[in-house]
Amino acid sequence: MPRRGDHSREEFHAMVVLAAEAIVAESGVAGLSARAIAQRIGYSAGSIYLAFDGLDDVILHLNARTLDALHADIAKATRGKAKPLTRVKRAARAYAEFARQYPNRWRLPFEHQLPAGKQGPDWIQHRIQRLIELVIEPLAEEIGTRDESLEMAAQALWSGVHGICILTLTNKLHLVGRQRTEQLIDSLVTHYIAGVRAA
Amino acid sequence: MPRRGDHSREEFHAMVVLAAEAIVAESGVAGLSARAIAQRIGYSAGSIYLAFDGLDDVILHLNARTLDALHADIAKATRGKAKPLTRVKRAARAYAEFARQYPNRWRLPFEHQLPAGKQGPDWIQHRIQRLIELVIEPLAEEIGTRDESLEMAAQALWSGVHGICILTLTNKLHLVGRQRTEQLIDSLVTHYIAGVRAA
DNA sequence: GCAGGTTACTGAACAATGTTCAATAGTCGA
DNA sequence: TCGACTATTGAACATTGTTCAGTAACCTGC
Repeated sequence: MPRRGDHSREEFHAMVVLAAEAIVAESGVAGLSARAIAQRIGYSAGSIYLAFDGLDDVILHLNARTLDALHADIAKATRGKAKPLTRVKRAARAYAEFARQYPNRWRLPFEHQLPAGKQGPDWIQHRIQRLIELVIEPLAEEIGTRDESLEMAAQALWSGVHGICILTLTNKLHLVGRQRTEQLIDSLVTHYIAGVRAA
Repeated sequence: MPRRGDHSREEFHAMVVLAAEAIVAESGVAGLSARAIAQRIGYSAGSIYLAFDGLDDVILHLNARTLDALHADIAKATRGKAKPLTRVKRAARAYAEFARQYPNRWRLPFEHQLPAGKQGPDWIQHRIQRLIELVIEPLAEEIGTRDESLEMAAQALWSGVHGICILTLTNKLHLVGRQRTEQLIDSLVTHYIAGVRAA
């Protein structure tokens, strides 16, 4: 039993989220339980409820971390002075690479369902919005418009890449290995943008 | 308590799947439990395990039904003598419409995770494969090739539409209503195919 | 350094879950 | 009508999220 005051509220909060993240990474969300988290950090399950509203709340914070990490990866990939089309492709590839590397963590923000019609909090929505915005800038340069069709193009592309990631990750398309996934993504990005430019 | 022999094994099997389907439609997979199914059909929870390997097995059969219904809807939409591009668009719209109409049932085949690395059975994989094949025929007519690039185009398009459906269904893109979803899908299909044809 | 108050933390308890299986109670053959 | 058969139950087990009374470690004031 940790002594009282061993960790501040903030420290404890972070410990729980990190432990949850590790469990999800190892065993998926199915392996996540209050007792499993507690055991990992040497506390009792009840303690988690002093810092969180419940397990769903833990998952939301874990998801925020995941989306931040994803954002960092993609931002890094799109930096630099390459051609805008190249930067869009790099963003898409970075997204897929993250999904491939951390499948359990990546799926969670998109599949986790809050009970009975409850919406996720704003700070999750914002983080997803922030992701899409990463692709808007190079895409604007590429297709040369800044009206509403730009936003639609970004959303269509983003969703498309997302779909490819899900279906390849869960083996719903019968193809093999990472190379095919990248080919699909390149095909989608290249041809979609070509189509938009030609319109 | 149903009298012994009230229903044959096959009848009972179907009753369970139908009850599970109704529950998922109403309350999502979170509301699905052995006892809830049992209560709906007037049996005890234990009985389910005489006809199924477990709840996961029930879900697999429910998913098969869902995928069959989805296939029927899309097949219906792509029938007729319209231009191939139109038929591809109709297929995509039918997919989105199914997802919108039966969100809980639609999500399940793609999100349900079997325990610890187990793959879904062949008869689920086949049904998903059969879905993609629906779009291959009109797509072949449209882009005029029948080599491996055709299959890739079909997979890219399919995944893309799937992604749009997920993200709009779960409100991850901040847009409103069905119309926007259809616009996104039309944009993706139209421009992607235009890009492929131009290549 | 001690008394007493505060409170972080625990651990037992509750309801609900999937799953198993001995017991049972309907049904059928003789 | 009796006995065997078996479909079905319902209690039981482990595990889950969640709550909360109790405890024990710390701090404050003397």
